[in-house]
Amino acid sequence: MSDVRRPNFENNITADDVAEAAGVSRWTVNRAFKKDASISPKTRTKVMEAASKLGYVPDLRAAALASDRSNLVALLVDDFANPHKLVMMERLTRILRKHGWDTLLVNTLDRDDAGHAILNASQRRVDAAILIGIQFDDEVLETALHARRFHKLIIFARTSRHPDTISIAVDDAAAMQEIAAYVAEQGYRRPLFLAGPRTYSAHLLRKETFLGCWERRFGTIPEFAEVPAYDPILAEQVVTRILTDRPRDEMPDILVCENDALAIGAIDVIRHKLGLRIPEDIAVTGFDDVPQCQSPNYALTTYRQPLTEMAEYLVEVLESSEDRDFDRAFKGKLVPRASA
Amino acid sequence: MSDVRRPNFENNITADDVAEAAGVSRWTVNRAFKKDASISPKTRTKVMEAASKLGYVPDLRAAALASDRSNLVALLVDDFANPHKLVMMERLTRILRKHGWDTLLVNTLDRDDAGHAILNASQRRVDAAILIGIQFDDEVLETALHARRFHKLIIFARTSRHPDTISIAVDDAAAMQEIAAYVAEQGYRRPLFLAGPRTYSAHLLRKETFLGCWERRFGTIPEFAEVPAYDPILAEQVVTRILTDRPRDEMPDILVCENDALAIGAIDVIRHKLGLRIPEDIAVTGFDDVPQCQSPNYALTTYRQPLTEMAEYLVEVLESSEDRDFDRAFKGKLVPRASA
DNA sequence: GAATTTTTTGCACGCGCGTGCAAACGGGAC
DNA sequence: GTCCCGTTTGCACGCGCGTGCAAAAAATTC
Repeated sequence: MSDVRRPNFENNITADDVAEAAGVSRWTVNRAFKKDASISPKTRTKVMEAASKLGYVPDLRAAALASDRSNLVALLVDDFANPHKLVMMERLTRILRKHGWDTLLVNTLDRDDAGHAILNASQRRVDAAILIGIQFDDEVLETALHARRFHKLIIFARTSRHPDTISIAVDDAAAMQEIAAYVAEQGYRRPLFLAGPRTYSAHLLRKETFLGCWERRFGTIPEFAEVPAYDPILAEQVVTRILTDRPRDEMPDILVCENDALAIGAIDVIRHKLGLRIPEDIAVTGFDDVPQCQSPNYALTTYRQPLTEMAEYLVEVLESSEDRDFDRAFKGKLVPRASA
Repeated sequence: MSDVRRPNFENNITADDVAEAAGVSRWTVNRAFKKDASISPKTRTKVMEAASKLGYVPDLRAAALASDRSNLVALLVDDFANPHKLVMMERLTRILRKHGWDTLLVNTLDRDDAGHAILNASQRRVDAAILIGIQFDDEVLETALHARRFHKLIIFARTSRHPDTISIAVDDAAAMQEIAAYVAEQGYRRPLFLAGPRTYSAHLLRKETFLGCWERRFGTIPEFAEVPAYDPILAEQVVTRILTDRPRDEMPDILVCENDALAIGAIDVIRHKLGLRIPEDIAVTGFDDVPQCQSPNYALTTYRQPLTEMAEYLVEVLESSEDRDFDRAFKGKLVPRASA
């Protein structure tokens, strides 16, 4: 019967202990930790001193259980090959935390797993689920909405027209129109559009918009190709396949890519496998403005989403109890660099 | 009185509801959801059917509160500029989830914030905290251990000798010896070591090891430089500063970088600002084997950590109730490519 | 200083589930 | 049919805190 005293995380200090030490009731202790609770400054300091002496920290599990508000969101991500995800995760967690929200990161392994991932989040009773992956089609969304134990389902940085879903994204159509105009004005005439996976419904409207713009302007529909995921390595393969051994006069003069992940793969191939120069032989544009775009190696002309603003709006949505239509499309900014 | 049917997350279905529907007690319902609980197959299916009919999902908050085991870990990250973090997050969340663990992602904004971040995690009563950032010095660790409401403090992919901390990392010394030997054998004789921030205690031993190896072999201590963060952009600046306008015969013939983030920045500068070729004029090595290393643009000679194995071991540690020394150093693998 | 208003504090009850044990059940041997 | 043993089911109590309101204390007014 080894009754060795376990390290001190065993003796769970609760609000009751602090209450006793401070000579107040337990409720007063918990009030001291609430933001704008009705409590006198004197009592509060007394409580806080006792608390820090005992090493007390409120238990958010119990708080969530009692109040049915957890200040926790689930962030569902599947698309880890895309470097922009890192930027999004940083920005979202930063701003959420600034406002007192914590983030449960759920790796949606693959499409078939999306349902399980959402169920997972449900069991933790998160207040909202934020989807920043790509594998969320209508079927998955239905599952999510059916099993919804969270109050809000937010699709971030991707447009969705699903009625029970909140979409916070950049205005893809406006953005792509701007890019198309820029490409035309710079004198490019044989664009090739490099698109991402097209199987899902809440998708980017970029390809359709670009092709449409171009047709309206020049009367021809540009060539395009699809990459099965937003992964530079897969983009390399696709670009290699479609451009290798192509006669010089059939080469595109610019690759308009659905996002930077694809553009980066494309640039690597054009330069190192096809032996062509950028932008002299083939120009390239991207979308997202990931950090690598600034590097002298890529100097990628791209489009920056106002992520901070979008994340701040997300918090606003989370904290609102209204029942209105929260969908919103933001304007971003074209960032011209040397690649086009 | 708009009696629009609110989404069904209002009527909280609990185990009691399911119990009634299935004609059993609440405890039997919860047992049906436990892995190896003592329950007859017949009852279990009966319960599960009732549960899915009602849309019941167990509440992990309540479970955690009652059992003092949450199957939740906090992942503290501060170093989002390093692309390897994306790889680590993907791998960790994947493998943790495979074993039934959820991940709370905490963005440790800066060094001063580390304490708050840890407190944050404490309040959620996570079972363990995993540190994969850089800004965790002894002071922060002490804070963490003092306020520890979690049972384990794990430093992942970084060696720490702190006694109350569990370090799961690659064997940096062995790895760097291997790299040093490779560099010497390939005939390089004027290495420059590009190191990361040096202010923190749980750091990588790579610089010390490399310099030591080289001195033992050739009797000279190589030049080195430090970059204040593992960020390609900062690496670009440092490399630009130290190599621009340097006479040709004082140039290093190889840059040995503490990790890929630095190596990538270095390559970009060498090629695009200094106008030199890789590896003919200056070779480069990295560490981590981030996905970009494979691209034809970088083709970076680097060292791969056995992340999956490390993550599996992490789970093992999490699930162990022993009280032994869990520290462990793994062997990785040198991956030679064209850059050196 | 008494009466009134305002602020501060205390409390009963419940959130949904786990623990450990006791009671009930079921199937086989005789 | 009875007895025994292993399996399955039920239950009292507690995990730590929030809600809403009532009681107490303090501040204000005349």
